[in-house]
Amino acid sequence: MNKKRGRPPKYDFNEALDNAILVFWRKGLTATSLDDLSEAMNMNRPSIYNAFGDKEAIYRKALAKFVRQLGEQLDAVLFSEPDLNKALKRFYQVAMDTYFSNSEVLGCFATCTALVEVTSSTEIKKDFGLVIDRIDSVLEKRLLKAQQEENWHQSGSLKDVAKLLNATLQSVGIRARNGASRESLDEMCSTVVNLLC
Amino acid sequence: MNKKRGRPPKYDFNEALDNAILVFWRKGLTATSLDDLSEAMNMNRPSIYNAFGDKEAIYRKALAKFVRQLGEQLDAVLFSEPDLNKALKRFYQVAMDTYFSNSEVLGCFATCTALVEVTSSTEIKKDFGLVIDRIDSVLEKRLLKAQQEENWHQSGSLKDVAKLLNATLQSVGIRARNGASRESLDEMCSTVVNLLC
DNA sequence: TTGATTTTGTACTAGTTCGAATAATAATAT
DNA sequence: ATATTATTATTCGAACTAGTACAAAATCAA
Repeated sequence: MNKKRGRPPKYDFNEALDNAILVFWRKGLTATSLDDLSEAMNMNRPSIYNAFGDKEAIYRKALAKFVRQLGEQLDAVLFSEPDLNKALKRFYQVAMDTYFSNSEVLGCFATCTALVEVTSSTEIKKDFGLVIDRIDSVLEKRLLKAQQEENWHQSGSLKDVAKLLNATLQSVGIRARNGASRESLDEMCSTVVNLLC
Repeated sequence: MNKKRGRPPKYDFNEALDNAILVFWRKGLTATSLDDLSEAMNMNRPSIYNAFGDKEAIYRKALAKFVRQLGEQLDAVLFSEPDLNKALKRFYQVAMDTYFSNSEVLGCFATCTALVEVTSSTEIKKDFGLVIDRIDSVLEKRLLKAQQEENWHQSGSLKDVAKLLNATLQSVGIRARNGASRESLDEMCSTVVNLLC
């Protein structure tokens, strides 16, 4: 089954999902209506329902794609630069490129929109928990690498230093959405990184 | 005018507002219906509307009260302890007392529910901006005091170190809502504080 | 008591919500 | 050419939404 049969779809699945991301990113899950999505995705409601499921399912797919895309970039940039200080600074730059990418600055999609839903949906809670863990652990890995290769060492546990770096990332995502200038966030990130290495 | 005239209200204004806080804290602004509020506040819709205004007005009053209450506690604890390290650790403890205070752990009311609304309401955006600034500046003040009185000094600018401490606070509020244990957050805060002083 | 004042509850509106059922359309497989 | 199948658009509906209008009820002041 699932061979190329029947009427081919007018819409492009990935493009529609990208458009859904934009809407959810701005308004969040609850405030986004199916009509909003229908318009943005260039699909009518039944088609959306058929292809993606209900509103929460669309949101979760959108969140997953956002996280995967940004996550891959963050992973890559962390390990492409041998110097820890530089790698971390570029890490934040890559994140901010995304946070500031829209005409209206929207900050971090995950932190800014998933958090409020976490008490109502255990699925979204799990999703968001995985996001946190993913960033924590890749940062910890990078710190471990630095400790082994570069004689860098730190008093606190690597896990907690990683959490501190993640906290900074979260805060950048928050402050960006609330109107902080990119320069002020650049400076904040630099200070944190220089403080640690 | 406004003398004691007419039928006295059945409800208590402050008590009703406290109950509104609880509802908004859990569900956020958009997902909370007036019926939810009506039930929680023990007022019927017309009375709510009369006493508080529309839904956003209720939310903003709730947020303001939450921020005022927690803010006063945070200010106090920061300056009641002469040792910076201890003061900061108590600072986070006070915040976590609030974040973990409900039977269902809800994290930070402001960060977890206001952020998503910021793109739709300039008023809430301003409100939330003031929250960030308030914490930034009280922390900066405390650091300045430490620098003057305790020979504590730091490489980065005080403003940015304060932002780092605020980022940690935000992250605690986020992680708490998402199910992190209090012990793990205790440890994270301790590491950050010990790293800085 | 009388009148003023405020809250309360019922009922209503006008709009929106999500989801589903139905039917029409179009492309492919045989 | 015909049957099959997937996608499309139309339409519906039951439930919910925020907000308001109005009259009854309750209390105070004079």
